[in-house]
This record gives sequence, C-alpha cells and structure tokens, in this order.
Amino acid sequence: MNEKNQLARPLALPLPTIRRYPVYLRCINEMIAAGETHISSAVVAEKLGLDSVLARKDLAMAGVPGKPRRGYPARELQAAITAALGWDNSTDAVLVGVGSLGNALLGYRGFEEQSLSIAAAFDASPEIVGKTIHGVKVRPMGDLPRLVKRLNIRLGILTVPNAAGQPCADKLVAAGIRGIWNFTSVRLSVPDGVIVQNVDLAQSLAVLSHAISAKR
Amino acid sequence: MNEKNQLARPLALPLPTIRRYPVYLRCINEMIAAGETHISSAVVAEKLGLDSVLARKDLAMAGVPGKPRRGYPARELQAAITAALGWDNSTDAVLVGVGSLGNALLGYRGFEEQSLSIAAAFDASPEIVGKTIHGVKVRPMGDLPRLVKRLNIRLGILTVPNAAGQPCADKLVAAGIRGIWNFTSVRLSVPDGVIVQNVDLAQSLAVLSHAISAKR
DNA sequence: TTTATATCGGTATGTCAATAGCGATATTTT
DNA sequence: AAAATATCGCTATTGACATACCGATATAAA
Repeated sequence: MNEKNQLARPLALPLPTIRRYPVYLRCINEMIAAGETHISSAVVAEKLGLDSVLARKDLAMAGVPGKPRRGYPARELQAAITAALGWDNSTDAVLVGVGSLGNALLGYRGFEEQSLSIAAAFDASPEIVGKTIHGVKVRPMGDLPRLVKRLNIRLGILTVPNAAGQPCADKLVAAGIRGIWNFTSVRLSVPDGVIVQNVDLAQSLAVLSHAISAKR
Repeated sequence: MNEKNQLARPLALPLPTIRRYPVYLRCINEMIAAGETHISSAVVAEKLGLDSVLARKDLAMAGVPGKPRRGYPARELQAAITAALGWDNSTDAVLVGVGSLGNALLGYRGFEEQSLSIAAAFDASPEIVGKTIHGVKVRPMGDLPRLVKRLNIRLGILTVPNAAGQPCADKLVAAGIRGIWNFTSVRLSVPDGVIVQNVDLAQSLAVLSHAISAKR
C-alpha cells in the first residue's frame, strides 16, 4: 500500500490543465495584488466562469496542499504554478522573421509575465538586417547558429512567410533549438525531441466562422 | 428506418474536425493546383503527418461521397469544406484596438484565403484616429455602433489592452456583433448567442515552455 | 472475363478529460 | 466546548474523440 501522508502529484500534468494555468495565474496575481493571502478554488472558478470542480482539480495538481475553509496559500500556489510552466527562470528566445507579425511580437510587452525575453532577431532580407526594432538588433540568418549556441538558447519563434517555414525550422533545429513556437501555417517536420507549438490563426478563426455561419 | 441512399452527414461537426479543416483545405488547394482531380485521404494524411483513419473520417464528414480507389472529387470536396467553415461567402469584420497587434492583423494578407476582410478599424486614442493603416481608416469608438449596424457586420476582432477588453466587448455586443475574436488575455463575459474565440498567446506558450523545462 | 487491390464507409473499442458525488477536516460561530 | 459550514481531496461515472477493425465496392491488372 501507499503512504498517503504526502500529496500525490502526478508526474505528467494533463495538457488542458497546462493550457489553463496561465489563466489561473493571472487571476491569482490579481488576488494577491488585492491583498488575499489564500486562494479558494470556488472563488477562482467564479471569477473565471469555470466549473468549480475543474478549478479545484487543476489547482490541486500544482501539488500545494490547501486547507479547508481557507483555500490554497496564495504565494505558494503562485510559485508552484509558475514553476510548473517553467516561468520561474528567465528564458531567452530567438525570433526568426521580422515581418509585420515578428515586429508586433518584438514590441509585445506581455512576455515579461512569462519570463520570456527575445534575445535576438534574424531576417533574410538585407533591407531589414541591421535595423533595431523595439530595442532588438536584426541580424543576418548566417549569425543564427553561432549566437544560439553561445547564448545556449532553447526556444525559437518562427514568424517567416510559409515558404520559408521548413527551411528556417531546419536551421533552428541544426543550431540546437529544443522548441519552436510556429506562427506559420506550415506543418513543420522536426526530429524527435524538438517540440513544436503551432499558432495557426486560420484554425482559430475556423471555429468562429463556422459557428457564426452555421447558426444563421 | 432510415433511407441509406443519402450520405448521413451529422448535424454538428466535431470541434477538432473543424479546427483541422483549414489544414486540410490548404493541402487540397495545393493538390488541385498541382493538377489532381481526386483527393485520397491516405495521401492527405501522409502529407500532413496525420493518422490515415483520422483524415478519412474528417474528409468524410464534409458530406461528399468518395469513390474507392480514386478518392474524393477534388473541387467538390474543396467546396464542401470551404462552405462548412463559412468561408464561401465574404465576411466583413471590424477591428477594435490598433496597437502593434492590431496593426499587424490589418497588414496580414492571409485573410483573403478565409474570405475575411476587415471593413473598419476603431481606436480610443485620438493620436491614432484618422490615420490610415494598410488602407483602412482608423475611426473613433463612437462611430462603432452606427457603422456595424449599417454594414451588418457580425464579426469583431478585439486587439485592445487587457483593461479595455471587457468594455470594448460590451460595445461590440451592444452594436449587434455575433462573434468576437478575442486577442486579449481577458476572459470575456458575453450574453448567450454571442461566440467568443480566444487567441491567448500565453496559453500557447505555456505548453511549449512547460515541455521544454520539464524534459531537462 | 476474372482476380487483385486500394480506398471508402460503418461499427466497435480504448483512452482521456470533464463532471458528479461523497467523505474528511479545519475554521468559524454559537 | 459543541455544532455548523465551507472547502479540500478522492473515487466513480459520463461523454467525446481517436484508434482499430472489417465489410463493400469501384478500378486496375492479369
């Protein structure tokens, strides 16, 4: 039999739970800023419009023991979720493709919350290389391998045109990148061990436009 | 009993299927451009790196009968999926919040593929109002209700700072919008009948950063 | 003409996550 | 000190989707 004193935290968190963690985290941050010392799953669920059981299970997954009638200790819960997301340590990333979207991401201030900082940007176009966008200097693609290795960067942000998607992904992989945040519509093929997270606006829009056109 | 001559298309398509449709559609378009007249689910699955059964089921959901040993008729399948997504008729949308992200979306050329055109843009800041960004004139928020009603616009794109998210969503709803494409991190509360599709970069990044930090 | 085969279409099974229900317990109230 | 209650934490059920399997059929090959 198992000792039941210790809280059993599963080795792998459910993917949907991980996706919801940023939402919880923002809510918890607000509550801490408002002076709360304890976080009740019921209150969080109410604020976010989620089922109370779902919120309780998600928060319990963080591994911090809560107390009946009080909730979870706020700072500990915050720290646990932040750690689960890997946002407790600053992460450097490189951005490839300084078009309009890459430009917007370079200017996005919200990444600080996720401890993400774009350490360098690259582009193939000679007209853009050399310019400084939102404080980041745009470098030629040739500099990518050396810089990624020197700074030990593990995350690449891919914001190039579709045609350049796979070739640039290959370059990132060859340079030693571990994860690619893919903003192109191309289905990247990468070796095992490299993680790709797709942000396909068309997929997101599909759900919305289908629903709107279907309900008429 | 049921007549079985007609292909039974389910009234509601599974959400994951809808999300995959844009991916299939791009693949089908390429194959048509390459001169194919028939689309085999096995070939599509191979190209996209999906399970062949999954692709077959998804394509079958479109309601177009396929032929053994040939596949689905290319143009008909293309038309059916396009219609299922509501991309067969041009859809006008309004964009609220012309910051860096709103700017990038206004300049994004890929929306034509989805028959989406941004008919008008709005912003609260007097410095931006009146300017023309990528061919679209930025109007003051006060003009929103009248213009949405006059052009009978059903889709709103929300790219304002988090603090303005809910108020602006309320204005869109009051103007008669049916769906909101929400790029803020705020969980919007809207009345029944209005659909919200969230594009939360933090949620997407969460999966990636968790995986990268966990596997070390 | 006959045989072989690729692909479709439906049914059954398995897996994962969301929901529901219930007991345990610490805090608050009386 | 005793009773009431809110909240946690566990287990079971439900439901949806992905996967596996199998029969039907039109095309291609022999």
